[in-house]
Amino acid sequence: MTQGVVQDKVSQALVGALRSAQQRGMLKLEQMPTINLEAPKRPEWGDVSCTVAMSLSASERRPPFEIAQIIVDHIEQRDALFSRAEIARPGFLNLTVKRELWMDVLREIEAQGERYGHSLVGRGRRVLVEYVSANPTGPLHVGHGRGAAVGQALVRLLRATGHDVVSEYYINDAGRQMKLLGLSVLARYREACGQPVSFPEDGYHGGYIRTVAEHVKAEQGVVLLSLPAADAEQRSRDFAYRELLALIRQDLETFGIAFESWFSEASLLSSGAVEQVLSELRARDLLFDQEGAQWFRSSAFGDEKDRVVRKQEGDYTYLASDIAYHRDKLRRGFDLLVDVWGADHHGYIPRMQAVVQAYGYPKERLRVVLVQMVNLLRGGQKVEMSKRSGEFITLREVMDEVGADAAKFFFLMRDSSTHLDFDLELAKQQSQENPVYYVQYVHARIASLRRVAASRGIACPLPSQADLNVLEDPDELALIRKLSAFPVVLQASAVELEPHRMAYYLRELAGMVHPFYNKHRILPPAPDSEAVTAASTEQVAPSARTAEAMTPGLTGARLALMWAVQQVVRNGLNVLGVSAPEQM
RNA sequence: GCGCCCGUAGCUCAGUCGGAUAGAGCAUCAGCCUUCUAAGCUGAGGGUCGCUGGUUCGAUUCCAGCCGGGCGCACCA
Repeated sequence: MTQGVVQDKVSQALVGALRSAQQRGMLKLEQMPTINLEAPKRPEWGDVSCTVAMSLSASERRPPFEIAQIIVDHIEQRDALFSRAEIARPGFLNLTVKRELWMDVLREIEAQGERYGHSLVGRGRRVLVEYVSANPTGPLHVGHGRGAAVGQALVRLLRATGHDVVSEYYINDAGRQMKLLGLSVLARYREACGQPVSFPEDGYHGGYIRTVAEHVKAEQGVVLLSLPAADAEQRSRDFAYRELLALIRQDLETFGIAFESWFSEASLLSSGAVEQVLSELRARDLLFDQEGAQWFRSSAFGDEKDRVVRKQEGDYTYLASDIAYHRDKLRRGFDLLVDVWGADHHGYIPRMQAVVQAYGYPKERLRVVLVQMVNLLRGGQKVEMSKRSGEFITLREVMDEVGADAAKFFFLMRDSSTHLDFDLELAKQQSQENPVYYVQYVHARIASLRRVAASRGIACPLPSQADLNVLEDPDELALIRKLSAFPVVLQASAVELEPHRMAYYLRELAGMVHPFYNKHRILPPAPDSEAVTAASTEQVAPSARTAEAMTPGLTGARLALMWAVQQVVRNGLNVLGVSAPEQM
């Protein structure tokens, strides 16, 4: 695990200091503490601070301030690493790392390139991320879109941290919902053929059902009218299933998402996997009969009550196939199963964890990421949606209106477990208020900078080719420190399964870059604008950045810095599945 | 009734091994376009971190109880 090139050095130095203090009998250190470094909020607290002295206070039975003093006194080569090492009130270790050392961050970014921020913490760990998994009974709506964005980001985050990841879509192509789909389409089909029909109760009312029915009619004519009801229903269902699943795939493709694996629920029933799993459970007394139904003894694993897996009428419940599905996933040898679910399914978690435990795995083997509802707004006004009447906003509509990038970024901006207000007007606005553009624009702006430089014949050195020692401004160092935090953010984002952390980081970074750009020059003033400035009256107050003397060396170093910024923004957006445009 | 999630600035939200004077965006107000993209920037105001106790050097963070909001509690998925 790396906390960044500079932070790692600081960590090592502190561990070294602790060890040497221990050897000289200054500290007992029954357990070597983990060195936790943080970026202090105030500049006078240095670059990096550490609270280890305070956490040792209890076990050492000494005031934290003394411990901090001992640590500082035992840092080897203190002057080579730090320009300042101070102790603050309770026992904070406030360290200021030598400026030259921070430049290693830029060289590290160059050396790692697209892999900067990536790590190997997940090495050897196989993870299955199952997400979207919407019923193939209609087009994807916004809520699915959020789940899709979250799932994809998780897949990318986990890969970036060295996990071996498979993405999978579980197709609920069995059961009652599919039956209703067939009945709904058949009803619309009969309608289209001029037959008066009563629409099935709980059927799907969306307009797309009519479209599917039209397609059935166009392809098969009126033959369904003369088929036995069960056959007509079967044909309608199969047709609708294929068409709607294809539609879902298309929507996902447009959204920039492709699954490696599509897993069919029906296949679990037809292969006998469901029956087999249930008999396995019965053999272990985890399945019992009661009131004519079959029950899974989930209460044995912490669920609040037992659950029906086979109804009185003989049909399997959704849980039955879900047991078989998760059994299958576990059997495929994954070290971790990540399920992305709508938050309204949260009551289902203990049940699935019971399944995992029933098969002898710790319940942590399954981690469920809940995705809360999306509130669509348009200019602050709520867009009403009602799934019952079929009047919901589709992912397709949102993508058409604001684009896939903006939609994804908005979906990922907040903790997925909280309600999200998604303002369509804001998302398509090309202005600073729109966080997507604000972040993407950093990337585009730096690209633009380099285009201008090229057109003027100014070289754009990489960090290793530039003399970075001229980067002395506090704003430059602040940017570099922010870049140095990227690996930690990426890792935390992945480990906690919380992509919104990365989105926040990128917005913060953008919030430093744009002001920097405005305050400081990077390229020298263009020859013609210089002439104009010289010709204009001298009473124009020079702004901070025109006052800065631009030398070729400084331009080169700042271009190298911007190159690194751009790389980090690109890596961050990439992990969220959002594009990094060269031009906007 | 039981369970899960949430309650932080006017609004939307960060803050996850407990740390220093609690942050960001938007909105509001006051400014900035002869400039490398104003698709941008500068500054200001704004808070009893739902309430009450507990744990300790220290609590927005952990624990208990209460108040308020959401969701779940199917032989639906």
